[in-house]
Amino acid sequence: MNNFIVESISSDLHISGVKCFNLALSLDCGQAFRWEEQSDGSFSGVAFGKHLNILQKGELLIFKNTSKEDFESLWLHYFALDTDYEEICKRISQDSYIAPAVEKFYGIRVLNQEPWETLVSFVISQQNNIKRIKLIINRLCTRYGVCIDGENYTFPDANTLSKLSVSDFEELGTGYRAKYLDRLAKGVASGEISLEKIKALSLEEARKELLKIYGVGEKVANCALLFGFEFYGAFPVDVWMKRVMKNYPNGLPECFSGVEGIAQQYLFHYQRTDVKE
DNA sequence: GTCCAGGCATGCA
DNA sequence: TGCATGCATGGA
Repeated sequence: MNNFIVESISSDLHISGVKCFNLALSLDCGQAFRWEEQSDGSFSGVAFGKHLNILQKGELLIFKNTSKEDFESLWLHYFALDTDYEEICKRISQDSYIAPAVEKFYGIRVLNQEPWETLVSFVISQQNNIKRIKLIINRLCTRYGVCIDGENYTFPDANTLSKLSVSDFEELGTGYRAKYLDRLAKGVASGEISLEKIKALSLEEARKELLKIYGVGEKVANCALLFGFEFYGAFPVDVWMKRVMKNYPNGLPECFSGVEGIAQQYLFHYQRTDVKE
């Protein structure tokens, strides 16, 4: 289970005894696009309008300049430290194809990101590569987010983006997705699309609602559901996962039930890094 | 130069 | 309902 210890040391927060957690893999496996590795091996990013620097040393996590309150109300859940990943990994590893993927990339966690940021990010992600997705999102935040501390920017909210034009989005390099982003921002800002309501629905109902959004298809909907709406049963299939699916001609194994999306993250990374054999 | 990337909307059968 | 096609951009 999660028997970690939380200690304040000067202005930092040290979390020790963290099992089944790999920070670098979790932040760099194509689910989040705003974390950058620093020269000391730590990662810096922004979520919930706050800048965070975090460093992992084995089973120790160091949250720089972080209060216990912020850890408990924000980061604990964001990094899924309230979920028993040891148990999940053990369970899905009953499947012989995923077992080496889980072993090789042990500690990848599905983050609990914010719905709006996740939905926008994955609309941008379509027919795009991870490096360029990060570049575009970085431009979006620098240009339209709020500067927190002189160098870090928040992810711009729907209200702010609803005031832009299609060509403003095009200038960010979003290409043909600009019109999708324009309509999405206006829809959420006007209340026509309610992400809170969608989050409260069942997986199937939530997916149905997301699919109504212009520019959101099966793949983007599933990514948003998994990474931003906490539906761990959502199972995104992209070009990489299509290759993986050849190994499951009869559908997904029973041991993935309820955490198909978490299993997917291991399979996706395994396939993408191409380290088999 | 060509191919590809965490796809989707559209038109047509 | 299912399939072919066009679509922006930049790195390999």
